[in-house]
Amino acid sequence: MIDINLIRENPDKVRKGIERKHYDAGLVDAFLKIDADWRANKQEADELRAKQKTFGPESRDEAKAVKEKVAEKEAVISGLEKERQRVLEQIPNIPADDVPEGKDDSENVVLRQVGERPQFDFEPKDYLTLAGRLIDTEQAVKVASSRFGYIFGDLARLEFALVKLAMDTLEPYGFVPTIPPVMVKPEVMRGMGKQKFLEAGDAFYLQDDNLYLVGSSEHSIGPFHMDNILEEETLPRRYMGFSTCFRREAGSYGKDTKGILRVHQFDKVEMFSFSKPEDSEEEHKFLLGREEEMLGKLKLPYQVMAICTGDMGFGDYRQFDVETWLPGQGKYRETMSCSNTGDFQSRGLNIKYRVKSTGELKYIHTLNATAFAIGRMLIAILENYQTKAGDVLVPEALQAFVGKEKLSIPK
RNA sequence: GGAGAGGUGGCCGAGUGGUUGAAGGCGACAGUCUUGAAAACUGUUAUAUCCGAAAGGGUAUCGCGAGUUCGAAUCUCGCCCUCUCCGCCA
Repeated sequence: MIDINLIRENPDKVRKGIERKHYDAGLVDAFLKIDADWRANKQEADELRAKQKTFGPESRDEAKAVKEKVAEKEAVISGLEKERQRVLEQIPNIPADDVPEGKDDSENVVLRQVGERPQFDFEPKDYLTLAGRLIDTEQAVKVASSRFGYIFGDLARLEFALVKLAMDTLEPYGFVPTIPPVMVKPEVMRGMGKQKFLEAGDAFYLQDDNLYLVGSSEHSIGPFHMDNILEEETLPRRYMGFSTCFRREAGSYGKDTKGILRVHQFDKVEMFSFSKPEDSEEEHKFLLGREEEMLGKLKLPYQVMAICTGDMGFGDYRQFDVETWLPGQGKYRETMSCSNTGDFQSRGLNIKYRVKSTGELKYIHTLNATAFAIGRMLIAILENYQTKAGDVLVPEALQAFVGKEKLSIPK
């Protein structure tokens, strides 16, 4: 949630910021109008209540009259608050000044390309061909529906190897491994600034229980500290969460319909940091660094993208994506994302920290980053580690965990 | 699923209609003392919001929501959650 006071004191900055993200700047004026109305009514109600409190048992009639007026005012105020909240939730976080301008993903900026693309003296195959019976989406359609898949054998093994690699890599940096809930309450999703995700119908909703399935463990790790006050000296707090993620992929009809690149259910290891505001840009680079470190360990070629204003997330202050080279497709595809949401989420969830020197309470900054979106890493490994014979080698960094140097692929 | 108990400030815990934002304790912070620390003593110590340049002042908050009352942490109703026992169960 955006800072109310920022809109009040610096509406132009907010207008400009949300316009850069291609949202309607009229939201700011709608907010200001309701807010002014709210303040006026609030003032009157407070004065009436102060008066009401001065009455004793001897002035019942007068007290009753005042009480009725207070009740009327309160009804007005509560209506305005709901309306104001509704508008506020439509306002995205404003981007950092130096985020590249752009309308959509075509205008993201390549920051760097790292790693050698594998040179094949043959036509590289796509991952589905390579995986053979290790990936089965046909039976999955019968059992579940489209956009689901079965992953078998050594690919399943590879998944757990990737989890182990992520844990071994990240724990020394202080990331606490966690397995968070995969269902969260609606107010938690809203607090996390995920209203766009909900509105788009992208979240699976369990009506009987009034719970959403998470689209990422970000959605349940972030709120772990909701309503908490953290001590400055414990920051940054870093978590690495493993969870299954659920997404409807609404609005992606016809896109990546085959295979497991875009599915309703996948597993992911996620990094999440709670940071002091003054350190969050640095922490953001640190998380990006960990993503690059892990791709480096897997010797996978990738490029780092600065996401432009039109493509970045609703709650993001700054976003990087990492795209991994997929020889079977002949292009880089997004495998990781890395966002600094500033205090946007901590306002929505009421997460603060105590400044040691002054005792002051301030909103914390939250950051999230993919460690491994496992399905997509499987794809990247299959395509990058293929041989002329149609075999797939196991990346060196995973061999100890998988227990072999080459995948067994039943034909 | 059945039965019972309970939800008060950072934590523990008192408080059944009238300056109670809330006793007491712990913790934290500051000071005295000490070479330093500990102990002891003294003091400070909720949050949000509105008005205000500030000083300061108003209002709200004792799980959430409604109600009774001039007045509610305290009474009534609904909801949520937690705990204990029994049952079922990975």
